[in-house]
Amino acid sequence: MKNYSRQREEIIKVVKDSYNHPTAEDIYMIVKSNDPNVSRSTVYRNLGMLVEDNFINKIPMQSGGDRYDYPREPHSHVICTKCGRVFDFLYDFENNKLKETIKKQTGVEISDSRISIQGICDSCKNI
Amino acid sequence: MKNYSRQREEIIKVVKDSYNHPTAEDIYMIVKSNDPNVSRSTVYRNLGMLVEDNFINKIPMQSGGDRYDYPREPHSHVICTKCGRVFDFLYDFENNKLKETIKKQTGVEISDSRISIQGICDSCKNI
DNA sequence: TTCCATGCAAATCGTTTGCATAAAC
DNA sequence: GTTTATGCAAACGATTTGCATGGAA
Repeated sequence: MKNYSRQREEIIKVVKDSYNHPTAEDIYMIVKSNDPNVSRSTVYRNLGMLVEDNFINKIPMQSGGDRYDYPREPHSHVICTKCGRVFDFLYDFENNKLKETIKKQTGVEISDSRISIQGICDSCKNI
Repeated sequence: MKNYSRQREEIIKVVKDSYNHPTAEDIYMIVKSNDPNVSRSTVYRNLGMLVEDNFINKIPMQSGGDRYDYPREPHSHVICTKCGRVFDFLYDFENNKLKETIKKQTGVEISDSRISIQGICDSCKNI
């Protein structure tokens, strides 16, 4: 992220103001609404940079586009496997113990403990 | 999964005999090696059915093709975000407490507690 | 002989890339 | 004036789909 750009500024603002884990397409549409010439690639490119620099988080999805999240207080995500909705939740995963266990068993170092869990949400269950 | 087919039989066998979380493409190549006429769609279609019926597990990946896993003893996965390798590990997530917490906070019911964690593996760290 | 599964090719979806132009520094 | 970012369109990888054909019950 070397040079400033109006587009990047706007993309950051949109992610910051979103509380519903928008997709790249969602973000593109919002940015486009007050800057009609913006291109999808610019949005993708900037989201990529911002994730790379840990400025925002990417929530990889098993279906549909990946979601983006502005890091407020640390939290984990549950994803409904039926409708794809993403929910935030708070839970103490005893990170040290978990970290240690994983490191010992696999050699993998989990830096930020990005944990995603899958289940069925309430509205999907009641259909 | 209504009618038997030679291809499905073979696909199941390949997944059962794989201990390295193969992709659909991997499975396709192996099946193809002793049944050259098999088609990719048949592999995808059958893997889909088998996952749907909880006969095998799908590990959704953030990049590269999704992986498949024959359910032996229950375990969780860590995925290296650099090389994409998938590692198995065992950890007691105190499922009841975790389940309850998630249910209370989000309304999501986690049936099988599919948990995936991301980190950096040993060989990627040492590069 | 009806239904289901297959093989093929084309279509789809989310994302990335090459390239010429425009903006930042 | 030299980078770096943009916009466009085309390419991409993984997966899905439509459709005619072949195999299972």
